[in-house]
Amino acid sequence: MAASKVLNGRGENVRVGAEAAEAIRRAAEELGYRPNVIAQSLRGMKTDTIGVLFEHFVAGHGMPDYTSLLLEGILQTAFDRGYSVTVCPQMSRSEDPRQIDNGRFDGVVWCKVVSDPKVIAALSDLHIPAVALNTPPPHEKGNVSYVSCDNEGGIRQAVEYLAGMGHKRIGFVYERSCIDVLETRVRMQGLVDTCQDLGLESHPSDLLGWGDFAEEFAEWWAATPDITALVCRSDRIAGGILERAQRIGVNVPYDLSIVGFDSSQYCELTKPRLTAVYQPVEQMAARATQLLIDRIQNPTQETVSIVYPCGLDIRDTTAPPLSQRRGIIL
Amino acid sequence: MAASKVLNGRGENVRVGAEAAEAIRRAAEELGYRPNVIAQSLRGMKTDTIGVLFEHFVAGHGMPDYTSLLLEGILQTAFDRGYSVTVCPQMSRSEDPRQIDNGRFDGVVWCKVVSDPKVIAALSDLHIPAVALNTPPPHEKGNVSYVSCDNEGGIRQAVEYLAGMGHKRIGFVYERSCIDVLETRVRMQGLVDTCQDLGLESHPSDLLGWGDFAEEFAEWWAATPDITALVCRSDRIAGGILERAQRIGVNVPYDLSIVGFDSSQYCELTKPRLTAVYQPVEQMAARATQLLIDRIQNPTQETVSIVYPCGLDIRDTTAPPLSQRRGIIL
DNA sequence: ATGAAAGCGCTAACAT
DNA sequence: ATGTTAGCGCTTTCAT
Repeated sequence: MAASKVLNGRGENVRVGAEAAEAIRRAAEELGYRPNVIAQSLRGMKTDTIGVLFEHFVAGHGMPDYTSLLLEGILQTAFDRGYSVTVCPQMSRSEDPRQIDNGRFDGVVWCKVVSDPKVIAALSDLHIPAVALNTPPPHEKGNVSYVSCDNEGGIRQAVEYLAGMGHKRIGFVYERSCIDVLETRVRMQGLVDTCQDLGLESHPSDLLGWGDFAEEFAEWWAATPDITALVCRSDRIAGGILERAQRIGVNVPYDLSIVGFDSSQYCELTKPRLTAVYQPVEQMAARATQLLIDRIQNPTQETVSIVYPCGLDIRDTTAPPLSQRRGIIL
Repeated sequence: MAASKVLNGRGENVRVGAEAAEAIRRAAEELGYRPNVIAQSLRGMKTDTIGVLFEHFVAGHGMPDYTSLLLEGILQTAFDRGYSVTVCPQMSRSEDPRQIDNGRFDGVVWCKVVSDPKVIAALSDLHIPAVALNTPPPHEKGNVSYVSCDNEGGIRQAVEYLAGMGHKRIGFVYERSCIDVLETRVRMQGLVDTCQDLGLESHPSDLLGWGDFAEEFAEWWAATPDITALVCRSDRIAGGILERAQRIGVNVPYDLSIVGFDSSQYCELTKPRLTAVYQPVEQMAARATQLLIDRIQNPTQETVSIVYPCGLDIRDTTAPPLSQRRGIIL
């Protein structure tokens, strides 16, 4: 009716007289009328809301900077285009697409997809557009767009840089809780492959899945004299290890080189500043959201896979293995 | 109908035969049926979703740790109780309650409310339960619950501590963009009041609203020889000032003491570690969310105001004003 | 145990 | 320029 036109601007060919319009407005004001978007959504078959699914979102105490940038990229882009963003509770038990794909979202950004086949299946069973963020694209991509960074290339740069400085054996550290995240696996494999290509020693035991890495680091350090550099799955791990290393008297970078991943602002705060593989997190998140909304608004659009190149931000936690402490001299 | 019962568990006195149920399930599977929560919401007059409104959410580049903790507290609690969380685009232009109070949320957490009377009015005009988080409670509280920390007491502790060490004149630094946030004003006033109570000099020009504080700090430092300590509105500002101070050769804490606010993990990362007023951000956020959901589920419940006490986490950026550089000796 | 009806609040389309 | 109708997908209530 006319009210819809006056109050919500709907109705193409509805004309309303000036005094009628005014009456409507006054009545609405008096009654404390609020348009109901739920009804609008039901009617219009769209919600102008996108869902964000996050594996391990609530894992740490105080989200790492990485998550902040990710969210910021998503929120900024979504808001600019008039979409709200809902962060979902269906974290790990999200195997059931019904929990997500139930009409409340026009599309979904799925972050850090785990390698559980159920989850992968759920992802491609979705009836709404979806984009997987920070998830390496699979071979058959189905109805989903992928935005990720060149994890393997990033790790390769780090390893080559370390190897070039004389490191002979390099470890990889990840949060034990993230072992199922595809990204983790790809980075880990990247390290193994690069070591192999460069002719460096590499043992399965050099892939370190730590729960409380501060705790486990000390033990590991005492037990493993020949690893002189650690590449970490995130800046936060790297920072945690750095702190603990210093506390037990390890001289970073000379006793041990440390490389983070993401190269967030966090890396500038530590002393010494953290060398890290860089990925344009916020930009990637923004692009993913763009792609999603584009496809929401034009469903015929094809899905795509975008891989952003990584860089290596060399700061102060990497150096040739100079220390004699571990019996290695450049 | 029977389908509703079988698939969504609704319908109190609906009985369905076993073979019929099975047939329904099979059909649903084949058709790729998904229940539509929007329709459920419309019907049930609830959405199981709470909105989070954030002034200045997307302000910085990489949200401060404070925001992370806040979100984590909200998300965790909401998820535990079966609610989704939507972060809203209506940041600053949120004066219009229609934008929020339009049926899509069962309740709202409104963070860091600004002192604009329009916003305050919008807040209390809401037709749904709301809780203001990190917002000092007003005298007449209307239909809104308030959860905040004892900003004034926190600042008081910091100032008393500094004064006790011999500081005679203490500045307060805040982000210029946050001048309208009530919290900012209360903290600022707390500093002024405490200085007065202690008989310390205090000028309006000691309240420093900086845009690019790294930039403005250097200028200020050169021009203002008699301030020996800065209390900051956030850890991030404090960290920014610390970094810049060190870069231009200021010896923290001896030339200048710095106190942050929040005492997030960030404070442990800087060198030297930041002294800061502590507030239990995550706990406060969780409690706010609790209160909100309680009131959603039982609307007769009264609104309350909860004020958490602050602490002072003394770390390494505060000391007596020892430096002779500024002509002050303890 | 199953079927039918009504309505949550809204809006596109057609009728006046 | 204004009224009417129908239906988005669901669930509560009442009738079979």
